[in-house]
Amino acid sequence: MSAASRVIDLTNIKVACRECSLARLCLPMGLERADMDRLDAIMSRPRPLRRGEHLFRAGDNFRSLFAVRSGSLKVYTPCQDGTEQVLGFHLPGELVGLDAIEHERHVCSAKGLETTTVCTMPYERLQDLVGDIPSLHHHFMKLISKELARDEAMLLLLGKGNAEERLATFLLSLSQRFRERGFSESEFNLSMSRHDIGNYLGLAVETVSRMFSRLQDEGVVTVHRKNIQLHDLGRLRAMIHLPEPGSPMRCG
Amino acid sequence: MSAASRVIDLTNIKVACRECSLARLCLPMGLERADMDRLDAIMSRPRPLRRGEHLFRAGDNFRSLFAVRSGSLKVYTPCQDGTEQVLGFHLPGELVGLDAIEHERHVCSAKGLETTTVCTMPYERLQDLVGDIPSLHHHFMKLISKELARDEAMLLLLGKGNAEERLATFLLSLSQRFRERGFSESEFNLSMSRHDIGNYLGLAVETVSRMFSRLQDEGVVTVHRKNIQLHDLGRLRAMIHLPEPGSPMRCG
DNA sequence: CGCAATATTGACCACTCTCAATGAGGGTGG
DNA sequence: CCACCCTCATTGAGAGTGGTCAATATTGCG
Repeated sequence: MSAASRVIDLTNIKVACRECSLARLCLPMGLERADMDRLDAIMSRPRPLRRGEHLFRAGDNFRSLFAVRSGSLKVYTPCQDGTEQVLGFHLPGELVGLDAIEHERHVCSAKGLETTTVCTMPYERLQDLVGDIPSLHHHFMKLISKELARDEAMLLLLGKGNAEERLATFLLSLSQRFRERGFSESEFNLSMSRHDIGNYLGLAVETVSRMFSRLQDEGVVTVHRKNIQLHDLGRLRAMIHLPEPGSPMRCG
Repeated sequence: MSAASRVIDLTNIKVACRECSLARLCLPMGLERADMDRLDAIMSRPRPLRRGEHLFRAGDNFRSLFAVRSGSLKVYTPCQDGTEQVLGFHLPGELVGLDAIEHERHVCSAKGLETTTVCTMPYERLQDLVGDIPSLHHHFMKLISKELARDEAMLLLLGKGNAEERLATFLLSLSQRFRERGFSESEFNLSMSRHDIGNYLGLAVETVSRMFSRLQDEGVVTVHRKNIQLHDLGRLRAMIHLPEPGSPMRCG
């Protein structure tokens, strides 16, 4: 009970939000503490998303940007034939919904891969705040620019990489993001299914499975269902002849 | 001679810039005429790029955004092995360089596919202007959001589409963009090589060639070197089981 | 406990890549 | 003006990566 009440205690959530999400979003970008507080003030914290629950769906009106606080999200485009294209997985501190600004309508869907909490940032109030805090404009341009660079790295991966390179890149990307968040870079649990991984990487589920098995046979990783252990980050990196995702310089 | 002098006449270029590039960028976004003029005032027009000449290279410091005025650009990531990944082709009215904002450094290169003119928009002065014209913030967020949605449509194409779907989507995208610019939607000249097309679509040059031949055999298009005639847009669209690029709604 | 969903593994096949040869333009220099 | 060269494009043949189909674990959940 005390654990449960701690989860819904607003003060704690507010602190958690600032520490976990806001700080991660804002501090590296050089936003000042006072401005962070003003940004924090316009945010709301809806109840946590359960696994499989949608944060928004393609076609929904765009009202807010979202920052993941805990858990993880899958962002995907639903296709006509009932299938979907996974566009990305979002970890705490990452911003979601930026692609909806153009048409003021979400063009993709976002659902929780596990129990997930987010901060809701009403876009209109964000706009007002930008008028008061000029640096905020550049700040958000940076955030959205980062998404753009991320997608471009993904285009490179899908355009040039084979199955092994795709999976290795995926694992290294997760590893790096977990490390940045203070978790182990060499052991973590996947919150997404093999199906989602394959979909994201443009591969069949079976190919993902086979690649996991091959990497395990080579002693580079140990895979047991969702649990992944990376034994040799160097060898994993060596498998990638493409620039690593998120690396600032991607030229040779 | 009169033709040559017309090209370098600043007044005409200014008019051309406003009409061709600025208006296309700004008017659909709801920017007011007066603000457009202020935006126009901070722009400069460097000399035209020759075919193959770079507008910027990966690693260059980021100073400005660029809007294509005439001609076309190829944006690509140089890879370690000397190859490149083409990320997109940009036609008049399209903005380039947005992915450089995050690191204040260009992460990809842009070169002219033909003689190409651009508007240069110094980012710092743009920042200042955003302080004066609040609506400009939303305006640029929209533009960059559009790029994001474009890249996501491309991820879908590369993740799910076969060679035929990729080429058909590419042709329809060009067709639509030419139509929007007042040119024929059913006949146009490609400014990029087969090699660039294949690279962009994640296909070998030979596959692109074979697909062109197949589409021609089926009577859907006529291809003669750079010249493309689309005889049956409907049939071309029917080849795509994926959402069309740029379509506002991409869910089924 | 049993059903359903997820994951793994194998066999086969198709799409696309690679390699190779030929053909078509476009530019340069004689 | 033509011959030559070089790049680009097309076409064919063979090979390989990854997709599809199918069967069999394994796990999670009601």
